[in-house]
Amino acid sequence: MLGVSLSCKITNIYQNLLSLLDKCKSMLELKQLHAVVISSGLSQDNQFISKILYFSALSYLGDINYSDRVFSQLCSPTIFNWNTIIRGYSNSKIPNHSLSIFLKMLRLGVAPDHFTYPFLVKASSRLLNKETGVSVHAHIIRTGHEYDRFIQNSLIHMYASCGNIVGAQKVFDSIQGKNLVSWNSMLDGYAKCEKMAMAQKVFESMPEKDVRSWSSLIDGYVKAGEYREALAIFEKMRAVGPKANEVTMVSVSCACAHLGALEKGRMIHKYIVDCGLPLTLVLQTSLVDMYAKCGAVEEALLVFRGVSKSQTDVLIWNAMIGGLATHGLVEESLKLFREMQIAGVEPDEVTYLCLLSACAHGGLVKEAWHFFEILSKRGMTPTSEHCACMVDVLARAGQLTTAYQFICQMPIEPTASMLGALLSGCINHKNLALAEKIGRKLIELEPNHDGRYIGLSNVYAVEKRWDDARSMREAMERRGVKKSPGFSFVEISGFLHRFIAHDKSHPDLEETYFMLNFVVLQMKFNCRKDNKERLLNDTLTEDDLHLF
DNA sequence: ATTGATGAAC
Repeated sequence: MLGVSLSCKITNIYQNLLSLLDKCKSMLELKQLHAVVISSGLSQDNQFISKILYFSALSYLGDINYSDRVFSQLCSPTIFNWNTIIRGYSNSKIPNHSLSIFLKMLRLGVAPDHFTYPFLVKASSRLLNKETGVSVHAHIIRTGHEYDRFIQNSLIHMYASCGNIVGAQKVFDSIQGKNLVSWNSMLDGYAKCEKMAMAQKVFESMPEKDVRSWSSLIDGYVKAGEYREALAIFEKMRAVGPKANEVTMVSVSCACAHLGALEKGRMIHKYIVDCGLPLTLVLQTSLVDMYAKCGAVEEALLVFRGVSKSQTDVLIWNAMIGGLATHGLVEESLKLFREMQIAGVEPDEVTYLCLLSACAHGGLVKEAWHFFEILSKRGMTPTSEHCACMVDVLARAGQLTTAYQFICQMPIEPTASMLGALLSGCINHKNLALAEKIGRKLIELEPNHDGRYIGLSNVYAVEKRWDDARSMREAMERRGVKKSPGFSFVEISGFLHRFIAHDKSHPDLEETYFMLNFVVLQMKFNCRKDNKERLLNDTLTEDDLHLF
Protein backbone atom coordinates (compact mmCIF):
# COMPACT_ATOMS: atom_id res chain seq x y z
CA MET A 1 0.00 0.00 0.00
CA LEU A 2 2.75 2.37 0.99
CA GLY A 3 4.66 1.64 -2.24
CA VAL A 4 1.67 2.41 -4.43
CA SER A 5 0.91 5.74 -2.72
CA LEU A 6 4.56 6.79 -2.87
CA SER A 7 4.80 6.04 -6.57
CA CYS A 8 1.54 7.96 -7.06
CA LYS A 9 3.08 10.94 -5.31
CA ILE A 10 6.23 10.75 -7.38
CA THR A 11 4.20 10.53 -10.58
CA ASN A 12 2.34 13.62 -9.41
CA ILE A 13 5.56 15.50 -8.79
CA TYR A 14 6.79 14.49 -12.25
CA GLN A 15 3.60 15.70 -13.87
CA ASN A 16 3.75 18.98 -11.96
CA LEU A 17 7.33 19.55 -12.96
CA LEU A 18 6.54 18.83 -16.61
CA SER A 19 3.62 21.24 -16.64
CA LEU A 20 5.76 23.89 -14.90
CA LEU A 21 8.29 23.51 -17.69
CA ASP A 22 5.52 23.99 -20.24
CA LYS A 23 4.42 27.22 -18.57
CA CYS A 24 7.94 28.61 -18.19
CA LYS A 25 8.11 32.42 -18.66
CA SER A 26 11.82 33.26 -18.44
CA MET A 27 15.32 31.84 -18.56
CA LEU A 28 15.64 32.39 -14.81
CA GLU A 29 12.57 30.26 -14.17
CA LEU A 30 13.85 27.63 -16.60
CA LYS A 31 17.21 27.45 -14.85
CA GLN A 32 15.51 27.02 -11.49
CA LEU A 33 13.40 24.18 -12.84
CA HIS A 34 16.50 22.69 -14.47
CA ALA A 35 18.18 22.73 -11.06
CA VAL A 36 15.24 20.81 -9.59
CA VAL A 37 15.48 18.31 -12.45
CA ILE A 38 19.21 17.78 -11.85
CA SER A 39 18.93 17.47 -8.07
CA SER A 40 16.19 14.88 -8.55
CA GLY A 41 18.63 12.81 -10.53
CA LEU A 42 16.76 13.38 -13.79
CA SER A 43 19.51 15.13 -15.73
CA GLN A 44 19.41 12.43 -18.41
CA ASP A 45 15.65 11.99 -18.44
CA ASN A 46 14.67 12.89 -21.95
CA GLN A 47 11.15 13.98 -21.12
CA PHE A 48 12.48 16.81 -18.98
CA ILE A 49 15.59 17.64 -20.90
CA SER A 50 13.69 17.86 -24.20
CA LYS A 51 11.46 20.58 -22.76
CA ILE A 52 14.42 22.48 -21.33
CA LEU A 53 16.23 22.28 -24.65
CA TYR A 54 13.14 23.29 -26.57
CA PHE A 55 12.47 26.40 -24.52
CA SER A 56 16.03 27.67 -24.39
CA ALA A 57 16.64 27.00 -28.10
CA LEU A 58 13.38 28.23 -29.56
CA SER A 59 11.57 30.65 -27.28
CA TYR A 60 12.16 34.32 -27.96
CA LEU A 61 12.93 34.51 -24.24
CA GLY A 62 15.39 31.66 -24.59
CA ASP A 63 19.16 31.42 -24.74
CA ILE A 64 20.72 29.27 -27.41
CA ASN A 65 24.05 29.08 -25.54
CA TYR A 66 22.30 27.54 -22.58
CA SER A 67 20.58 24.99 -24.75
CA ASP A 68 23.91 24.15 -26.40
CA ARG A 69 25.43 23.46 -22.99
CA VAL A 70 22.51 21.27 -21.95
CA PHE A 71 22.68 19.46 -25.28
CA SER A 72 26.39 18.74 -25.07
CA GLN A 73 25.88 17.10 -21.67
CA LEU A 74 23.36 14.62 -23.01
CA CYS A 75 24.62 11.04 -23.20
CA SER A 76 22.25 9.91 -25.92
CA PRO A 77 20.29 12.74 -27.50
CA THR A 78 17.19 11.71 -29.46
CA ILE A 79 16.63 12.85 -33.02
CA PHE A 80 14.13 15.34 -31.58
CA ASN A 81 16.92 16.86 -29.46
CA TRP A 82 19.26 17.10 -32.46
CA ASN A 83 16.53 18.79 -34.50
CA THR A 84 15.76 21.22 -31.69
CA ILE A 85 19.33 22.46 -31.45
CA ILE A 86 19.75 22.67 -35.25
CA ARG A 87 16.49 24.60 -35.47
CA GLY A 88 17.53 26.88 -32.62
CA TYR A 89 20.79 27.79 -34.33
CA SER A 90 19.06 28.27 -37.68
CA ASN A 91 17.09 31.13 -36.10
CA SER A 92 20.09 32.53 -34.23
CA LYS A 93 22.76 35.01 -35.18
CA ILE A 94 25.13 32.12 -35.88
CA PRO A 95 23.25 29.85 -38.31
CA ASN A 96 26.55 28.20 -39.32
CA HIS A 97 26.38 26.36 -35.99
CA SER A 98 23.38 24.45 -37.38
CA LEU A 99 25.73 23.03 -39.99
CA SER A 100 28.42 22.13 -37.46
CA ILE A 101 25.86 20.28 -35.34
CA PHE A 102 24.57 18.56 -38.47
CA LEU A 103 28.08 17.41 -39.41
CA LYS A 104 28.64 16.16 -35.87
CA MET A 105 25.43 14.21 -36.17
CA LEU A 106 26.65 12.54 -39.36
CA ARG A 107 30.03 11.73 -37.84
CA LEU A 108 28.29 9.97 -34.95
CA GLY A 109 26.23 7.95 -37.40
CA VAL A 110 22.90 9.50 -36.36
CA ALA A 111 20.47 9.59 -39.28
CA PRO A 112 18.74 12.93 -39.87
CA ASP A 113 14.99 12.76 -40.52
CA HIS A 114 12.52 14.80 -42.56
CA PHE A 115 12.33 17.42 -39.78
CA THR A 116 16.07 18.02 -39.77
CA TYR A 117 16.38 19.29 -43.34
CA PRO A 118 14.00 22.25 -43.34
CA PHE A 119 15.94 23.70 -40.40
CA LEU A 120 19.25 22.96 -42.05
CA VAL A 121 18.10 24.56 -45.30
CA LYS A 122 16.89 27.59 -43.39
CA ALA A 123 20.34 27.90 -41.82
CA SER A 124 21.90 27.81 -45.31
CA SER A 125 19.45 30.48 -46.51
CA ARG A 126 20.46 32.76 -43.69
CA LEU A 127 24.17 32.15 -44.39
CA LEU A 128 23.69 33.52 -47.93
CA ASN A 129 26.33 31.08 -49.05
CA LYS A 130 25.64 29.45 -52.40
CA GLU A 131 27.94 26.45 -51.97
CA THR A 132 26.60 25.50 -48.56
CA GLY A 133 23.04 25.51 -49.87
CA VAL A 134 23.97 23.40 -52.86
CA SER A 135 25.78 20.78 -50.80
CA VAL A 136 22.86 20.59 -48.38
CA HIS A 137 20.58 20.09 -51.39
CA ALA A 138 22.92 17.34 -52.70
CA HIS A 139 22.73 15.64 -49.33
CA ILE A 140 18.94 15.82 -49.38
CA ILE A 141 18.88 14.09 -52.76
CA ARG A 142 21.36 11.41 -51.64
CA THR A 143 19.26 10.58 -48.59
CA GLY A 144 16.09 10.42 -50.66
CA HIS A 145 14.34 13.40 -49.07
CA GLU A 146 13.95 15.46 -52.22
CA TYR A 147 10.21 14.86 -52.58
CA ASP A 148 9.28 16.08 -49.12
CA ARG A 149 7.22 19.21 -49.70
CA PHE A 150 8.41 20.98 -46.56
CA ILE A 151 11.98 20.46 -47.71
CA GLN A 152 11.22 21.51 -51.29
CA ASN A 153 9.53 24.68 -50.09
CA SER A 154 12.46 25.61 -47.89
CA LEU A 155 14.82 24.95 -50.83
CA ILE A 156 12.94 27.48 -52.97
CA HIS A 157 13.49 30.06 -50.29
CA MET A 158 17.14 29.07 -49.88
CA TYR A 159 17.98 29.42 -53.59
CA ALA A 160 16.14 32.73 -53.84
CA SER A 161 17.90 34.12 -50.75
CA CYS A 162 21.27 33.15 -52.18
CA GLY A 163 20.44 35.03 -55.37
CA ASN A 164 19.93 31.91 -57.48
CA ILE A 165 16.41 32.56 -58.71
CA VAL A 166 16.83 30.03 -61.53
CA GLY A 167 17.59 27.33 -58.96
CA ALA A 168 14.53 28.40 -56.98
CA GLN A 169 12.35 28.17 -60.07
CA LYS A 170 13.74 24.70 -60.86
CA VAL A 171 12.81 23.37 -57.44
CA PHE A 172 9.41 25.06 -57.71
CA ASP A 173 8.74 23.47 -61.11
CA SER A 174 9.72 20.05 -59.81
CA ILE A 175 7.12 20.08 -57.04
CA GLN A 176 4.13 17.82 -57.62
CA GLY A 177 1.21 19.32 -55.77
CA LYS A 178 2.46 22.80 -54.92
CA ASN A 179 0.85 24.30 -51.87
CA LEU A 180 0.40 27.91 -50.78
CA VAL A 181 3.84 27.98 -49.17
CA SER A 182 5.44 26.82 -52.43
CA TRP A 183 3.73 29.63 -54.36
CA ASN A 184 4.47 32.23 -51.72
CA SER A 185 8.13 31.23 -51.54
CA MET A 186 8.46 31.55 -55.31
CA LEU A 187 6.65 34.88 -55.33
CA ASP A 188 8.76 36.18 -52.48
CA GLY A 189 11.89 34.97 -54.27
CA TYR A 190 11.12 37.13 -57.31
CA ALA A 191 10.07 40.05 -55.12
CA LYS A 192 13.35 39.85 -53.17
CA CYS A 193 15.36 39.86 -56.41
CA GLU A 194 13.31 42.87 -57.52
CA LYS A 195 12.09 40.96 -60.57
CA MET A 196 8.65 42.46 -60.24
CA ALA A 197 7.32 41.44 -63.65
CA MET A 198 7.91 37.81 -62.70
CA ALA A 199 6.61 38.32 -59.17
CA GLN A 200 3.44 39.82 -60.63
CA LYS A 201 3.10 36.86 -62.99
CA VAL A 202 3.45 34.34 -60.15
CA PHE A 203 0.98 36.35 -58.07
CA GLU A 204 -1.60 36.23 -60.84
CA SER A 205 -1.15 32.50 -61.47
CA MET A 206 -1.59 31.53 -57.83
CA PRO A 207 -4.59 29.28 -57.18
CA GLU A 208 -5.10 30.95 -53.79
CA LYS A 209 -3.59 33.96 -52.05
CA ASP A 210 -3.19 34.86 -48.39
CA VAL A 211 -1.80 37.87 -46.49
CA ARG A 212 1.74 36.76 -47.13
CA SER A 213 1.18 36.65 -50.89
CA TRP A 214 -0.12 40.23 -50.92
CA SER A 215 2.53 41.41 -48.46
CA SER A 216 5.37 39.88 -50.47
CA LEU A 217 4.17 41.59 -53.63
CA ILE A 218 3.76 44.96 -51.92
CA ASP A 219 7.14 44.67 -50.25
CA GLY A 220 8.76 43.74 -53.56
CA TYR A 221 7.48 46.95 -55.12
CA VAL A 222 8.75 48.92 -52.13
CA LYS A 223 12.20 47.32 -52.34
CA ALA A 224 12.26 48.02 -56.08
CA GLY A 225 11.52 51.68 -55.37
CA GLU A 226 8.10 51.50 -57.02
CA TYR A 227 6.30 53.03 -54.10
CA ARG A 228 3.22 54.22 -55.93
CA GLU A 229 2.68 50.76 -57.35
CA ALA A 230 3.07 49.34 -53.83
CA LEU A 231 0.35 51.66 -52.55
CA ALA A 232 -1.89 50.79 -55.49
CA ILE A 233 -1.57 47.07 -54.69
CA PHE A 234 -2.39 47.80 -51.08
CA GLU A 235 -5.57 49.62 -52.14
CA LYS A 236 -6.52 46.60 -54.23
CA MET A 237 -5.79 44.33 -51.27
CA ARG A 238 -8.09 46.43 -49.13
CA ALA A 239 -10.83 46.07 -51.71
CA VAL A 240 -10.60 42.41 -52.65
CA GLY A 241 -7.86 40.77 -50.59
CA PRO A 242 -7.41 39.41 -47.08
CA LYS A 243 -7.03 41.61 -44.02
CA ALA A 244 -3.62 43.28 -43.86
CA ASN A 245 -1.30 42.49 -40.98
CA GLU A 246 1.72 44.08 -39.31
CA VAL A 247 4.10 43.11 -42.11
CA THR A 248 1.86 44.60 -44.78
CA MET A 249 1.56 47.83 -42.87
CA VAL A 250 5.30 48.11 -42.34
CA SER A 251 5.88 47.94 -46.11
CA VAL A 252 3.06 50.35 -46.85
CA SER A 253 4.26 52.88 -44.31
CA CYS A 254 7.76 52.54 -45.75
CA ALA A 255 6.33 53.41 -49.19
CA CYS A 256 4.69 56.54 -47.74
CA ALA A 257 7.97 57.49 -46.09
CA HIS A 258 9.83 57.37 -49.40
CA LEU A 259 7.13 59.32 -51.20
CA GLY A 260 6.81 61.89 -48.46
CA ALA A 261 3.10 61.16 -48.62
CA LEU A 262 2.03 62.50 -45.25
CA GLU A 263 -1.74 62.41 -45.77
CA LYS A 264 -1.55 58.86 -47.04
CA GLY A 265 0.73 57.98 -44.12
CA ARG A 266 -1.81 59.36 -41.67
CA MET A 267 -4.51 57.29 -43.33
CA ILE A 268 -2.34 54.21 -42.97
CA HIS A 269 -1.84 54.96 -39.29
CA LYS A 270 -5.58 55.40 -38.83
CA TYR A 271 -6.21 52.17 -40.71
CA ILE A 272 -3.92 50.29 -38.34
CA VAL A 273 -5.78 51.65 -35.32
CA ASP A 274 -9.23 51.11 -36.84
CA CYS A 275 -8.48 47.52 -37.79
CA GLY A 276 -7.26 46.85 -34.30
CA LEU A 277 -3.88 45.67 -35.56
CA PRO A 278 -1.43 45.34 -32.68
CA LEU A 279 0.97 48.31 -32.59
CA THR A 280 4.17 46.33 -32.25
CA LEU A 281 7.56 47.92 -31.81
CA VAL A 282 8.46 47.14 -35.42
CA LEU A 283 5.34 48.88 -36.66
CA GLN A 284 5.84 51.84 -34.32
CA THR A 285 9.39 52.21 -35.59
CA SER A 286 8.26 52.36 -39.19
CA LEU A 287 5.56 54.90 -38.26
CA VAL A 288 8.11 57.08 -36.49
CA ASP A 289 10.33 56.88 -39.54
CA MET A 290 7.41 57.57 -41.89
CA TYR A 291 6.28 60.68 -40.01
CA ALA A 292 9.84 61.96 -39.75
CA LYS A 293 10.55 61.43 -43.44
CA CYS A 294 7.26 63.14 -44.33
CA GLY A 295 8.29 66.18 -42.33
CA ALA A 296 5.86 65.63 -39.47
CA VAL A 297 8.37 65.51 -36.64
CA GLU A 298 5.69 66.29 -34.04
CA GLU A 299 3.67 63.26 -35.06
CA ALA A 300 6.79 61.09 -35.13
CA LEU A 301 7.47 62.18 -31.54
CA LEU A 302 3.88 61.40 -30.59
CA VAL A 303 4.24 57.80 -31.79
CA PHE A 304 7.70 57.54 -30.22
CA ARG A 305 6.48 58.82 -26.85
CA GLY A 306 3.61 56.37 -26.97
CA VAL A 307 6.06 53.48 -26.57
CA SER A 308 6.85 52.68 -22.96
CA LYS A 309 10.57 53.18 -22.32
CA SER A 310 11.08 49.68 -21.03
CA GLN A 311 9.94 48.28 -24.37
CA THR A 312 12.12 50.36 -26.66
CA ASP A 313 15.13 49.09 -28.55
CA VAL A 314 18.01 50.74 -30.35
CA LEU A 315 16.18 50.82 -33.71
CA ILE A 316 13.33 53.06 -32.64
CA TRP A 317 15.72 55.43 -30.83
CA ASN A 318 17.82 55.61 -33.97
CA ALA A 319 14.76 56.37 -36.07
CA MET A 320 13.77 59.25 -33.79
CA ILE A 321 17.29 60.62 -33.26
CA GLY A 322 17.94 60.43 -37.00
CA GLY A 323 14.58 62.01 -37.82
CA LEU A 324 15.28 65.00 -35.57
CA ALA A 325 18.75 65.31 -37.07
CA THR A 326 17.57 65.42 -40.68
CA HIS A 327 15.14 68.18 -39.76
CA GLY A 328 17.93 70.26 -38.30
CA LEU A 329 16.58 69.81 -34.77
CA VAL A 330 20.12 69.21 -33.60
CA GLU A 331 19.74 70.10 -29.93
CA GLU A 332 16.67 67.89 -29.61
CA SER A 333 18.48 65.07 -31.35
CA LEU A 334 21.44 65.17 -28.98
CA LYS A 335 19.10 65.51 -26.02
CA LEU A 336 17.25 62.39 -27.09
CA PHE A 337 20.56 60.54 -27.28
CA ARG A 338 21.23 61.38 -23.64
CA GLU A 339 17.74 60.19 -22.80
CA MET A 340 18.44 56.94 -24.61
CA GLN A 341 21.54 56.35 -22.50
CA ILE A 342 19.57 57.03 -19.31
CA ALA A 343 16.97 54.52 -20.52
CA GLY A 344 19.85 52.01 -20.66
CA VAL A 345 19.62 51.27 -24.39
CA GLU A 346 23.06 50.60 -25.88
CA PRO A 347 23.83 52.79 -28.91
CA ASP A 348 25.11 51.03 -32.01
CA GLU A 349 26.96 52.09 -35.16
CA VAL A 350 23.83 53.56 -36.71
CA THR A 351 23.16 55.66 -33.60
CA TYR A 352 26.56 57.28 -34.00
CA LEU A 353 25.89 57.83 -37.66
CA CYS A 354 22.66 59.66 -36.78
CA LEU A 355 24.54 61.73 -34.21
CA LEU A 356 27.23 62.63 -36.73
CA SER A 357 24.53 63.62 -39.18
CA ALA A 358 23.01 65.84 -36.47
CA CYS A 359 26.42 67.44 -35.99
CA ALA A 360 26.72 68.00 -39.74
CA HIS A 361 23.37 69.78 -39.81
CA GLY A 362 24.18 71.88 -36.78
CA GLY A 363 27.79 72.68 -37.65
CA LEU A 364 28.97 71.01 -34.44
CA VAL A 365 32.54 70.06 -35.30
CA LYS A 366 33.80 69.52 -31.77
CA GLU A 367 30.87 67.28 -30.85
CA ALA A 368 31.35 65.28 -34.05
CA TRP A 369 34.98 64.54 -33.18
CA HIS A 370 33.81 63.49 -29.73
CA PHE A 371 31.26 61.00 -31.11
CA PHE A 372 33.72 59.73 -33.68
CA GLU A 373 36.24 58.93 -30.95
CA ILE A 374 33.68 57.45 -28.56
CA LEU A 375 32.64 55.05 -31.30
CA SER A 376 36.07 53.41 -31.34
CA LYS A 377 36.40 53.52 -27.57
CA ARG A 378 33.20 51.53 -27.30
CA GLY A 379 34.72 48.76 -29.37
CA MET A 380 33.00 49.63 -32.65
CA THR A 381 34.94 50.12 -35.87
CA PRO A 382 34.13 53.30 -37.77
CA THR A 383 32.70 52.31 -41.13
CA SER A 384 33.19 54.19 -44.37
CA GLU A 385 29.81 55.82 -43.69
CA HIS A 386 31.02 57.21 -40.38
CA CYS A 387 34.08 58.60 -42.13
CA ALA A 388 31.92 60.07 -44.90
CA CYS A 389 29.74 61.73 -42.29
CA MET A 390 32.81 63.10 -40.54
CA VAL A 391 34.06 64.52 -43.84
CA ASP A 392 30.61 66.04 -44.33
CA VAL A 393 30.79 67.73 -40.90
CA LEU A 394 34.21 69.20 -41.63
CA ALA A 395 33.40 70.17 -45.21
CA ARG A 396 30.13 71.89 -44.30
CA ALA A 397 31.90 73.80 -41.55
CA GLY A 398 34.44 74.96 -44.12
CA GLN A 399 37.36 73.04 -42.59
CA LEU A 400 38.39 71.76 -45.98
CA THR A 401 42.04 71.11 -45.20
CA THR A 402 41.17 69.09 -42.13
CA ALA A 403 38.59 67.17 -44.15
CA TYR A 404 41.17 66.47 -46.84
CA GLN A 405 43.73 65.36 -44.27
CA PHE A 406 41.12 63.19 -42.58
CA ILE A 407 40.54 61.37 -45.85
CA CYS A 408 44.26 60.92 -46.45
CA GLN A 409 44.85 59.53 -42.97
CA MET A 410 42.11 56.93 -43.12
CA PRO A 411 43.17 53.29 -43.24
CA ILE A 412 40.63 52.68 -46.02
CA GLU A 413 40.38 53.96 -49.59
CA PRO A 414 38.17 57.04 -49.86
CA THR A 415 34.66 56.25 -51.09
CA ALA A 416 32.59 58.29 -53.50
CA SER A 417 30.33 59.60 -50.75
CA MET A 418 33.31 60.98 -48.81
CA LEU A 419 34.65 62.78 -51.86
CA GLY A 420 31.12 63.88 -52.72
CA ALA A 421 30.76 65.48 -49.29
CA LEU A 422 34.13 67.17 -49.69
CA LEU A 423 33.22 68.36 -53.16
CA SER A 424 30.06 70.13 -52.03
CA GLY A 425 32.01 71.63 -49.15
CA CYS A 426 34.57 72.93 -51.63
CA ILE A 427 31.87 74.45 -53.82
CA ASN A 428 30.01 76.03 -50.89
CA HIS A 429 33.18 77.45 -49.40
CA LYS A 430 34.61 78.52 -52.76
CA ASN A 431 37.77 76.42 -52.86
CA LEU A 432 37.42 75.75 -56.55
CA ALA A 433 40.95 74.46 -57.14
CA LEU A 434 40.40 71.62 -54.69
CA ALA A 435 36.86 71.18 -56.00
CA GLU A 436 38.12 70.54 -59.50
CA LYS A 437 40.67 68.00 -58.27
CA ILE A 438 38.03 66.14 -56.23
CA GLY A 439 35.49 66.37 -59.04
CA ARG A 440 37.89 64.68 -61.47
CA LYS A 441 38.72 61.98 -58.96
CA LEU A 442 35.02 61.30 -58.48
CA ILE A 443 34.43 60.76 -62.19
CA GLU A 444 37.37 58.36 -62.21
CA LEU A 445 35.84 56.52 -59.26
CA GLU A 446 32.31 56.32 -60.66
CA PRO A 447 32.47 56.82 -64.45
CA ASN A 448 28.90 55.54 -64.90
CA HIS A 449 27.29 57.85 -62.37
CA ASP A 450 25.60 60.82 -64.01
CA GLY A 451 25.75 62.93 -60.86
CA ARG A 452 29.54 62.88 -60.81
CA TYR A 453 29.77 64.64 -64.19
CA ILE A 454 27.15 67.14 -63.07
CA GLY A 455 29.23 67.70 -59.91
CA LEU A 456 32.32 68.77 -61.81
CA SER A 457 30.24 70.66 -64.32
CA ASN A 458 28.80 72.63 -61.39
CA VAL A 459 32.29 73.54 -60.28
CA TYR A 460 33.03 74.98 -63.73
CA ALA A 461 29.70 76.77 -63.73
CA VAL A 462 30.58 78.56 -60.49
CA GLU A 463 33.80 79.68 -62.12
CA LYS A 464 31.87 80.67 -65.24
CA ARG A 465 34.03 78.27 -67.28
CA TRP A 466 31.12 77.48 -69.57
CA ASP A 467 33.14 75.56 -72.16
CA ASP A 468 34.52 73.21 -69.52
CA ALA A 469 31.07 72.81 -68.03
CA ARG A 470 29.70 71.87 -71.44
CA SER A 471 32.55 69.44 -72.07
CA MET A 472 31.45 67.48 -69.00
CA ARG A 473 27.99 66.98 -70.50
CA GLU A 474 29.64 65.89 -73.73
CA ALA A 475 31.97 63.46 -71.96
CA MET A 476 28.93 61.98 -70.33
CA GLU A 477 27.11 61.46 -73.60
CA ARG A 478 30.24 60.12 -75.28
CA ARG A 479 30.60 57.46 -72.62
CA GLY A 480 26.94 56.62 -72.82
CA VAL A 481 26.18 57.48 -69.21
CA LYS A 482 22.44 57.50 -68.68
CA LYS A 483 20.95 60.66 -67.27
CA SER A 484 18.35 59.88 -64.66
CA PRO A 485 15.87 62.74 -64.54
CA GLY A 486 15.49 64.43 -61.20
CA PHE A 487 11.96 64.50 -59.90
CA SER A 488 10.10 65.16 -56.73
CA PHE A 489 6.73 64.38 -55.24
CA VAL A 490 4.41 66.84 -53.64
CA GLU A 491 1.32 65.68 -51.84
CA ILE A 492 -1.69 67.97 -51.89
CA SER A 493 -4.88 66.85 -50.14
CA GLY A 494 -3.83 63.23 -50.30
CA PHE A 495 -2.97 63.34 -54.01
CA LEU A 496 0.59 62.83 -55.12
CA HIS A 497 1.91 65.12 -57.83
CA ARG A 498 5.15 64.31 -59.58
CA PHE A 499 7.39 67.00 -60.94
CA ILE A 500 10.18 66.04 -63.32
CA ALA A 501 12.89 68.53 -64.23
CA HIS A 502 11.97 70.35 -67.46
CA ASP A 503 8.63 68.56 -67.68
CA LYS A 504 5.92 71.03 -68.63
CA SER A 505 2.95 68.69 -68.72
CA HIS A 506 1.38 69.32 -65.32
CA PRO A 507 -1.97 71.17 -65.59
CA ASP A 508 -1.11 73.58 -62.76
CA LEU A 509 2.27 74.44 -64.21
CA GLU A 510 1.95 78.24 -64.25
CA GLU A 511 0.58 78.51 -60.78
CA THR A 512 3.29 76.16 -59.51
CA TYR A 513 6.12 78.15 -61.02
CA PHE A 514 4.66 81.38 -59.71
CA MET A 515 4.69 79.95 -56.20
CA LEU A 516 8.13 78.43 -56.69
CA ASN A 517 9.63 81.75 -57.71
CA PHE A 518 8.07 83.35 -54.70
CA VAL A 519 9.56 80.70 -52.40
CA VAL A 520 12.99 81.05 -54.02
CA LEU A 521 12.93 84.80 -53.50
CA GLN A 522 11.96 84.32 -49.89
CA MET A 523 14.82 81.84 -49.39
CA LYS A 524 17.33 84.15 -50.99
CA PHE A 525 16.22 86.94 -48.72
CA ASN A 526 16.54 84.75 -45.61
CA CYS A 527 19.89 83.43 -46.77
CA ARG A 528 21.29 86.93 -47.16
CA LYS A 529 20.05 87.80 -43.70
CA ASP A 530 21.70 84.65 -42.28
CA ASN A 531 25.00 85.32 -44.01
CA LYS A 532 25.08 88.83 -42.68
CA GLU A 533 24.57 87.56 -39.15
CA ARG A 534 27.15 84.86 -39.62
CA LEU A 535 29.76 87.32 -40.83
CA LEU A 536 29.13 89.40 -37.76
CA ASN A 537 29.37 86.44 -35.37
CA ASP A 538 32.02 84.16 -36.80
CA THR A 539 35.73 84.27 -36.40
CA LEU A 540 37.91 82.64 -39.02
CA THR A 541 39.58 79.37 -38.12
CA GLU A 542 43.15 78.39 -38.85
CA ASP A 543 41.91 76.25 -41.73
CA ASP A 544 40.25 79.16 -43.38
CA LEU A 545 43.50 81.12 -43.25
CA HIS A 546 45.36 78.33 -45.02
CA LEU A 547 42.88 78.15 -47.81
CA PHE A 548 41.77 81.61 -48.58
C1' DA B 1 7.82 19.36 -34.14
C1' DT B 2 8.88 21.23 -39.65
C1' DT B 3 8.72 25.18 -44.73
C1' DG B 4 7.16 31.26 -46.70
C1' DA B 5 7.70 38.06 -44.28
C1' DT B 6 8.34 43.27 -41.48
C1' DG B 7 11.41 48.33 -38.51
C1' DA B 8 16.68 52.51 -37.93
C1' DA B 9 21.43 55.73 -41.44
C1' DC B 10 23.58 56.66 -46.36
